[in-house]
Amino acid sequence: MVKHSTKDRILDASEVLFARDGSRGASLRAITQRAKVNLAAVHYHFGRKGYLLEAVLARRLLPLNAERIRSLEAYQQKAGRKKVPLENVIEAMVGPALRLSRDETKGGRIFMRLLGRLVLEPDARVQKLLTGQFETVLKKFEPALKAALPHLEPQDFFWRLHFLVGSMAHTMADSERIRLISGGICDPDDTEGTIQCLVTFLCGGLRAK
Amino acid sequence: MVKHSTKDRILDASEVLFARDGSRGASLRAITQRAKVNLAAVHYHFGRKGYLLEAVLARRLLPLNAERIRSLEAYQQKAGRKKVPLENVIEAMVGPALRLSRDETKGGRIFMRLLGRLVLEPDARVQKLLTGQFETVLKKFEPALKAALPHLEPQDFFWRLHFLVGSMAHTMADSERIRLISGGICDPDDTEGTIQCLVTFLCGGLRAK
DNA sequence: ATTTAATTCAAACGTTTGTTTGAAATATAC
DNA sequence: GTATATTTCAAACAAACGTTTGAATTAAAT
Repeated sequence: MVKHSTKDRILDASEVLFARDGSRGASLRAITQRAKVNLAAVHYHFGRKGYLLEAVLARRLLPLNAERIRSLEAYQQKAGRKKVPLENVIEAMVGPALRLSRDETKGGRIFMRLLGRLVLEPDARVQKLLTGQFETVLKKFEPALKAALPHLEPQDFFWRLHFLVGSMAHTMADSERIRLISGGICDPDDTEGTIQCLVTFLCGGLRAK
Repeated sequence: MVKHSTKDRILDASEVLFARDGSRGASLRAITQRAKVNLAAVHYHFGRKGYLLEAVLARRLLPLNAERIRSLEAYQQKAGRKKVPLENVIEAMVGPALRLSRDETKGGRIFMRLLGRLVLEPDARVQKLLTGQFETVLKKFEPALKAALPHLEPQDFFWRLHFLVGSMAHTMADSERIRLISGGICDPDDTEGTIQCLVTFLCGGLRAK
């Protein structure tokens, strides 16, 4: 039994309650109660509720995006002088995210639901953090993507990237609905199967003429 | 100058503020102030804050889904005995939604942002309303979709439907981000262009082998 | 014109919210 | 072991919240 620090216990509880009740709906009292921590500890360690939310985000998001870039670079090394196949670029983009979204030891489903909710929240600081992270990733992926899709005009390129993000985000954020609407045929817990299915779909859409 | 009823003014103001600040973040005081209406009018006309939210949703959602089904039926009539082309099925699905999302006289962007936020909110009554509406539409579209995609196994079929919903929802809910990440190359205000681009992408993904 | 119903209004209700405070407790350094 | 940070704690703060109330006003019906 590992003992978690006060800070970590607050982060864990916040992640769950922010995801379930929203950043406004989750009260600091509910969070500190769940974390078995004094109410004032939040302000001692994080200063404000808003800073706590940012800390919850950053804890998962920074490693995730680092992993995406690492994965792309591995594929690039493997390809050598040749260009990286589209399937690999897409896998490097959505694979790490989807694996994280199914890894319960790292927040998993819960964090992804939170992320999905925050994307549409107009909080300026959260937006800055999210788009900043996204742009970092995009900068790294854009050349490889364009190389793998040489026939696409710039306009179509960005639109399809946008659609890709939508499919990916929806799949990460809402993992149980698919079980429901498919009548149990689809299993969101089959992480690698889901990834393969998503990669196939996305490559098909990206390559459409 | 048309005079709007108190009820409509409350609905209009709620739509804007629920979308901007979330269902919890938008206060009845802010809503009634924007609607130039007394605070108690909300409870007189809608009973509770939660019922107001449902009314805001239903006002746009019911006509939207009726229009989707009408559009599909028009394509079916046009096809006669032959099966409806995939492009037409998808257009009937995403076209009306995207046109609504760009029609500012009917809430447009604002309503879609609200819808996007509510999808991940666990409020039981809202969820029931949303999934109920979605299932109504799905029931109508499923046969036509399956007919247009006869080679797809059931598992892939539902997964790709899921991806489709993600792309569509993301495109409807977040119309300005694409302008930003594309550096102004993509114009979300070009509704029909966006629809065509989305339909092409989705058909490509759905048909991928 | 009088009665009845529908609607609007200002004021107040009890809760819950994020945040602050200053003392108590604990860990760290010398 | 004493001194010095660091961390925890219970209690309180004002502000904002959804909701209720009962009287005032307006509209509809007779």
